[in-house]
Amino acid sequence: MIEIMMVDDDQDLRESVAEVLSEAGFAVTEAGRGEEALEHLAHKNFDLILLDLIMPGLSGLELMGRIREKSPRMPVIMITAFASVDNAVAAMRQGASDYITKPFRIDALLASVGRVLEEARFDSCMTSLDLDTVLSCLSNPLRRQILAHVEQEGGLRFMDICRKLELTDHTKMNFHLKILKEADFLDQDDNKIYLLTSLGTQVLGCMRVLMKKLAYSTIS
Amino acid sequence: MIEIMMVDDDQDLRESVAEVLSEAGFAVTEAGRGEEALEHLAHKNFDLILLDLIMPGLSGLELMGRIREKSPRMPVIMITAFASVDNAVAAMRQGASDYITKPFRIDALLASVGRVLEEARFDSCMTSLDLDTVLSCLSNPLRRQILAHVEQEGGLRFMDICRKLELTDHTKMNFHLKILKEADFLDQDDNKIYLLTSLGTQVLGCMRVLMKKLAYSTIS
DNA sequence: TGCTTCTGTGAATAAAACTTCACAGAAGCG
DNA sequence: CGCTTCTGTGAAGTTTTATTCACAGAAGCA
Repeated sequence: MIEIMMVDDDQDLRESVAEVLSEAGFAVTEAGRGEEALEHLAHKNFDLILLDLIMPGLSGLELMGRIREKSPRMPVIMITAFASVDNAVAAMRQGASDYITKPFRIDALLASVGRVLEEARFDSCMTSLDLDTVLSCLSNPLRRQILAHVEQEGGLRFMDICRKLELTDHTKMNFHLKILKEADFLDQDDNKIYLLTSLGTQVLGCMRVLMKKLAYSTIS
Repeated sequence: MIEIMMVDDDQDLRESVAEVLSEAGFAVTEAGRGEEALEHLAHKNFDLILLDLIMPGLSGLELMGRIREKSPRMPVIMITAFASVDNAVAAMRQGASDYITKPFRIDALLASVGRVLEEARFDSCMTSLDLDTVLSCLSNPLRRQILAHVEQEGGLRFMDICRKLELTDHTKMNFHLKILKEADFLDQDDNKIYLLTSLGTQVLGCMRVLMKKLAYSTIS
């Protein structure tokens, strides 16, 4: 069950959003104040936090700072009645995953929640995924480039990949392609075109998230 | 000399900004269209790009996408006449470093440029943020265990770690500790106790997310 | 058909990562 | 002090990973 916390001082809004999210299959915890939110955070693990920017007591931005201390990578969607560009930029700079202005359509909120959770998500069919294989496979920059190019082009033939990476020695390429195939990141279709497997796609997604998190960690 | 590219279809604005930046000691390259900007990018390395959001031909967002393909970490400041929250959020989600609305005060622009460059400088001096190092460091299960134990105990001495991992050969441990130290995941305090650095903590956090999702997927 | 490019394999070699060994100063303790 | 444990270094050796080389069938094309 995915755990979401909704922090807003407006009780009506809070409850109606909580209801919609519950209907959508999420477990929702409500908080009317920043201090209350921190309290919840200490006792429970959340997958996503919805945060009102302007609240009495701790403001949304301040609260986000506190959340970042404890959970630097917690996905946060910022919500506000005042659609200020400065606020939006400040929130995003602090690492908010998205920014929504009131009044908002409930489907827009759900879309945002879905997208953010998707970004934060590391796959659901990773049963074959053993950490050693994945990490050692990804630890080679050439292989990462191969994956990136194949993803970007949606599918490439052997020689296309060689040329893209400006690799004259095709056997070297073959060596790495073999590893990627054995790790089940890549596969070939009937026309011998190399395609990402679903695992490959998901792992690439993870990588992107990792890079983003790492980049974020330097700023904070 | 710091290289900045200014991309804007408004020639007057472009030139006046270029002049100000030149006076401030930057080397400025101008581009009136997205295609031209890509051309410049192919032949020169920039430290920062100023990008008009709305231009004929390639839009600022599209152009940023193209820039990201080639230079995923390139700092980009987005500039626009239309102060829309949606645009701002979209730009920041795509990884813009800052977002400025026209008309802007020139000192505000300079402030933004200075701040973004500062962030980028900090970023590039964190060598261990390099994905190669991080991933190859993590690809060794023993090193992951070391990190996990140090985090769990909040700090351990050399022999503590050896015993925890039931490693009789201490030089082997030393080898891996050295790598972790060089990658800036671990450090030693005055009492020679090994502690996680902030980077180490962050990276472990990422790992935990990965493991959690793994466990999640096996259950469901 | 003959020629070229594409795709691939397996063995040999080089390079990197890892482990083990030999040794040594520092710290603690009787 | 003498003895032991802790912490560490550097070099030698082993294993794993990566690259290069030699060769070959399949596909495309003049």
